[in-house]
Amino acid sequence: MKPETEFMEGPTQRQRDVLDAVLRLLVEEGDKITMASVARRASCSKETLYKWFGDRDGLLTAAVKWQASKVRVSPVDPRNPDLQSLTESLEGYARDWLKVISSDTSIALNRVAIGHAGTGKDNLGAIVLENGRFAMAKRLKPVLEAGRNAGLLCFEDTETAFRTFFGLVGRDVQIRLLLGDWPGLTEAAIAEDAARATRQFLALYGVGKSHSVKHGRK
Amino acid sequence: MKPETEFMEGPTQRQRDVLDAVLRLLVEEGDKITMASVARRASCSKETLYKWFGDRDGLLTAAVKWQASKVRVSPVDPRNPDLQSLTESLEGYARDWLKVISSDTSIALNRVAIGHAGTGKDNLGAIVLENGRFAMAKRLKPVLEAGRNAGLLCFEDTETAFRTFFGLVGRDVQIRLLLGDWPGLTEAAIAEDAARATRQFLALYGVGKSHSVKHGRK
DNA sequence: CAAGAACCGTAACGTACGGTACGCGCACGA
DNA sequence: TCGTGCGCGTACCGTACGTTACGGTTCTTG
Repeated sequence: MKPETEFMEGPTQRQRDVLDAVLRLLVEEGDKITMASVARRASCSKETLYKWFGDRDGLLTAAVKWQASKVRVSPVDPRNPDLQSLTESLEGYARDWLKVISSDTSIALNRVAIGHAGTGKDNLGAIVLENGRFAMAKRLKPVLEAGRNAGLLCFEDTETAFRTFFGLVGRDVQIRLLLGDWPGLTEAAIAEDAARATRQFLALYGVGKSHSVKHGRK
Repeated sequence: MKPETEFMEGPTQRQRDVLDAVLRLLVEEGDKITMASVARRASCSKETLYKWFGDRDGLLTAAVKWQASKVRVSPVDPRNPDLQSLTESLEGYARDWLKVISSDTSIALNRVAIGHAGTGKDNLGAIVLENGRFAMAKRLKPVLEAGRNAGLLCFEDTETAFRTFFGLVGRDVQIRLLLGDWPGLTEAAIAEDAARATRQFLALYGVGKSHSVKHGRK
């Protein structure tokens, strides 16, 4: 079930190559990839796969973690932002997020994680969530709170504010992509969506000159 | 691949019972349900399953369509709403939607549809999308436009306005549920979320007394 | 009631795939 | 130079499951 050493220092170069092959196959064939197809594509033997990753689930888990470790982005945290830099930060995060969720790899990974979420056999769903939605929250919350400290934003609960931003950015995009629909997210469309979401978020939570919108609980 | 008659008048009572059994099994076991387990649960023979539904995919497709046909809801369309009734309509739709996407059946169905979306073998994804996200749009758009005609809302593109509402209502709920997370949607939480989403939507698109927020394109 | 269809339960078949075993080549250290 | 070990390729095994076939039972219809 488990390899002797759960490579505590990260996978070796060769292992990383194998995991990249898994990711590519996942994009092409989805969850119906077979151990044999992985071995063929990665030019390694099945025995090696089992020695390194334990079993099929271990291989999938390792691939998901490997992908997660690749997408770490720069955690910029503007200390004392003005409205301009806050807006740019939010737009940047929104663009990054839309780019991620519309990428082939993310779609494929989310699909297999969702497929496995029903079985309870592994925790792929938790891993994807941790490195997707929750990682984004961790990155963004300091920005939101900095904006509040600077008197630019007004909210009580950071989590609620973040989730609102998340909804304004993502809308129906992710579910449509996962279900095979194609919302057509070009670079330009992403930029426009990010700008719109940021504008709407600031309209709701911004302490602007012309308006202040209530949004406390009932 | 296809049964002789694609039951043009809808499934018979017995067939509906079988499909209900499929739905129940889908909730319990996800996509790993077997033809044998369905036959056992539904007390029918495998031969009958193949005669009625062609093959495994046909059975799954029929089950998804059957579920879709069950959730048709009342298409209320307030003709000349005031702010009060518009708010209530929006909140009602939001509550319905949250209730649907957090139901066991919806989660299970979305999971199998997403799992199949990678393969291109069938169009489960399209069916789910058509009866989920797109059906909601079709129901809600007349309400939004009635609100605009009554001078309560202001937007250019109905689709864009709808997607904003969709995002404000759903936020991260659906993806978290699909990935096995449990946001804890009680009846009360749903009501509160629906109210908050409606409030935020009206803040963005409402022609209220105290403010008018710009949201046109750049 | 008789004849035939529909359907149930189960056995059987073929295949795909996860997992294992083994032989060979190649690199590296003594 | 000779082990020694890692990893590639491949053959093999067991099982699960989709699909088909068949005998027996119940339901419909004339």
